[in-house]
Amino acid sequence: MIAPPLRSLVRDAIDRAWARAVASGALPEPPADASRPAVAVERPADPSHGDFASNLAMRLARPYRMAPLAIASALAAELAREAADSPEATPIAEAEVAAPGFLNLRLADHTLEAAIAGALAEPDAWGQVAAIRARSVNVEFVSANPTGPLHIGNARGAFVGDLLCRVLEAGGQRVTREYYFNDSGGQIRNLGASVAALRRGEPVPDDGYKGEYVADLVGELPERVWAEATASGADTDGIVGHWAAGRVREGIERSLAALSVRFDVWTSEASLHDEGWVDRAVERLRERGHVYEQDGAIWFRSTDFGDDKDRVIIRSNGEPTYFAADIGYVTEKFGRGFDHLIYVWGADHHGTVARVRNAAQAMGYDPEAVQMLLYSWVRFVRDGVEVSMSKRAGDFITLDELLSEIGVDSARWFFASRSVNTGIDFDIELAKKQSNENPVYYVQYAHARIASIVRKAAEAGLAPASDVIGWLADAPEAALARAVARFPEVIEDAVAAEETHGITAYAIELATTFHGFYRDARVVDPQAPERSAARLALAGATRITLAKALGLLGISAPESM
RNA sequence: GCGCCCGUAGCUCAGUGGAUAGAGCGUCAGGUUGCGGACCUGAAGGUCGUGGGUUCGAGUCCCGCCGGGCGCGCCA
Repeated sequence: MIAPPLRSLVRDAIDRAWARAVASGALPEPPADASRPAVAVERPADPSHGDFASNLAMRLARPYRMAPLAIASALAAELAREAADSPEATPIAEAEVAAPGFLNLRLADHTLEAAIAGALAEPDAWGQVAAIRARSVNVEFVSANPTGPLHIGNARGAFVGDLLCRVLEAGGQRVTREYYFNDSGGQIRNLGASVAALRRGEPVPDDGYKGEYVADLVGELPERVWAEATASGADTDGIVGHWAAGRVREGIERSLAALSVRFDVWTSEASLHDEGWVDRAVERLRERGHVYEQDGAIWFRSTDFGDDKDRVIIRSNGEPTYFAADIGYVTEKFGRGFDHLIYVWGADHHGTVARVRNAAQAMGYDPEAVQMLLYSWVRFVRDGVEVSMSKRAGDFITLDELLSEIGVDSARWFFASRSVNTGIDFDIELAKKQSNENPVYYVQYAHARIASIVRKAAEAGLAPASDVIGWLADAPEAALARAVARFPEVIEDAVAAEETHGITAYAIELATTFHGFYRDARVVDPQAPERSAARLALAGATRITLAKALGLLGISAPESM
């Protein structure tokens, strides 16, 4: 069973108080129209203001034409009455009014006790939130073409996409993780030409691929493939390139697996053409009157949808553009039954966002069902100088190399703790150096420390209690219980915003609170077995919560470190 | 030129229109004859790029300006 976040319980309590205040005549009938404000509660920055605060009275001042403090007083009186008459029925113990009209609320101990007991009784359900959108989503990310191994320029897309999928799943959505690649065409032929040249003992062509991995491919090139490629009349570059692309793709898959990033579906651009998706999409646009011919090319009249110019979909030489494949892919994805498509793109692709959504709309799909998540670009610098990440020039740092230096958990945390639309300067040397100082270790340390305490307790014959009822009177316990009980709200916010940095910030806060608790409250104490049992229970709930937070980010929660 | 994103502590970054703007790292000063010192306590450090506007209230919303990034192909 999913326990609702405390925030929701508090909101409901205020709603009840409001309704009773109206019924008793203390407050007027609320406005029925849009000027009726929704009850909003927040966690105040200053703990002395209580566990929750609401600005409802200030929002009601204008429609009620009353002083905010008077409204707040009426609401507080009803909240206090409920707390006095039926304390078990309300999450709130105290309600205070503060200028200029805040309603400051303090949670009852039984509310916190119930939350802790819930986490301990059903760890799997702890932190789960009600599905906000029960839809089927396709998330396409990374999608680097198989012309070379993934490099650190692909890292952000991989982690951002993976984290997005995890957050969507936490929100109850069905997610398909998709990788789109092009293993035909000029780039692949070029890769093949580079491999073939080295195989013959010739230098790589000027416009070929120069990375070390090309030489590795030559070493792995089977004689059978080479013989086939060099047979008379054979398309040498194409055949070698096709083999090389497959080989590179296997490597990409391994690299991603090392990042704990998995994909459900790999779709090749060629298959979209071969299976007729592109042709059908163009036809669909034509039927709807959004296509015309000019200068021998076929154009999509995107200006009808607000674009500043129309776009070519079939070139005058008969070849479809990349955009044509995009359009075909949209129909192919929707054809598989998805309710929603998300593209995870680098911000440098923002110019194509409107184009693809316009095409979707032109084909009769809801453009709102086509969403692009743009992440800001990462500038790679070394000694303060920007370095280019060029596969063709062979000047890049592979993802595998980066990971061997800084570790998956550290890298995941790095990207999870930053908003997608802030640009990042990534100094490789600095990243290595700072890896040891990554806050992820601070959080993991708290988890390992609790695991150690539990082991120690077991040696002393102490077991955790199943709840902490009656033990939250003291400050260390109360502070830790409050921090743990907030967890479902953090997940709810992360799901709503489709962001993860709230989770990392919370994890640090919870770890900090635990370390303070550890300092002030001795957990393993055979002289006080009942108190030890309660503190072990609280520590256990903390451990579950830390593991859940880390797990949602794909980060390990070690028992020792 | 047009469009999108960004500008918050020395650095890297948080901050659903709310109260005295926060965290990590770094710097400085302290702390353990007890369960993990990868820990804890404290200090210094901010005209939230800038000028207007909206609001009871603006780091947050709107407009201008300054600075930075990116995009504006019958490339992919």
